Amino acid sequence: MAQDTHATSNTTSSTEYSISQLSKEFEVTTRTIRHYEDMGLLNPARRGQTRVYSPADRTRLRLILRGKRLGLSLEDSRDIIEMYEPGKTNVDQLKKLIDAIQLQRIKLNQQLDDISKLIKDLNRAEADCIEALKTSGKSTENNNL
Amino acid sequence: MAQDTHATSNTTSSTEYSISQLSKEFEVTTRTIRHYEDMGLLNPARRGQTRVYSPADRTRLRLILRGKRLGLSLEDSRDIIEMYEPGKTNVDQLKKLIDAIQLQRIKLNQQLDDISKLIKDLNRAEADCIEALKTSGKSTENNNL
DNA sequence: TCTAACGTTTACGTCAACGTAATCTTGTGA
DNA sequence: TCACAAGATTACGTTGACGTAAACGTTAGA
Repeated sequence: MAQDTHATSNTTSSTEYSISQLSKEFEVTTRTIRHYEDMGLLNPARRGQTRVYSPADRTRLRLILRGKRLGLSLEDSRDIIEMYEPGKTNVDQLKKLIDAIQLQRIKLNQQLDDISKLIKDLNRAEADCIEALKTSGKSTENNNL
Repeated sequence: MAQDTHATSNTTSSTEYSISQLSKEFEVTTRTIRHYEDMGLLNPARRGQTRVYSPADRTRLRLILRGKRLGLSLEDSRDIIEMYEPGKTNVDQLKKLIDAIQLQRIKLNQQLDDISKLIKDLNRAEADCIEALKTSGKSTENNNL
């Protein structure tokens, strides 16, 4: 990590991140990160008007992007992330939360099932390909358009 | 399956499906199914101008919806589905296909990893909830906002 | 015969998730 | 001092994946 040729002087400690740092680390645009804030998924501190991201903010971003890879909407991700927060210590809220967690788990299990099936399909497809390659090595009679 | 109170006379054999049959079975609108056709993911036969879906078409639709649950774009799904088709028996095509299959497998493994992490997170969140519930049962001093 | 249920095409509308300017402020090294 | 890189705000544009409405053709049962 000795890249300081023209670096933006690391005034800040290692427990904060600028928007461009996160942008590079997670390979998303700054616009995207700001968009997540607009949608209420992030809420970084400010130094003047500049956004200052904490490790917790960074974690949230990681979770958002994980959710994205899983095909969740930003709203879904926001809901899930809020499950981790110990803010609302109300009995009713907690019970609702547990229900929501159950629901998410069901969806995830469905997804696991989908993926394992897809992987099996891919394995079969690959096997077919390899078989076809062998065959085409021995004869060229398989060139039916 | 004895629902024939006002049925659309089953003239057709059980190896074909109308668009509304598929629509009901998979709980999507007919518009959606036609949209998949517009995007080149389906290509049903026609009787006159009416679409007639084969079991193979039905399978493709199932695959499309599975891909959708996994967060794939229609284009991705189309690519994957084409992997299963033994149409293009060309050596170069086959090699490309195997590479593509590898790529997909990598993405799926990533997704598996994401999901297992998410499930662990949810488990922890749930445990925290339950713990909080116990605590709040013994004292009400936890109602901080 | 006629209408109700299904089917078709065509085309504009919508919503989420950003992309893409344009314009402005601020800190920093040459 | 001054240019420039990074950050900010505002606002319109775009893309994918359908929704929704209009307008029309076909077929079967009352």
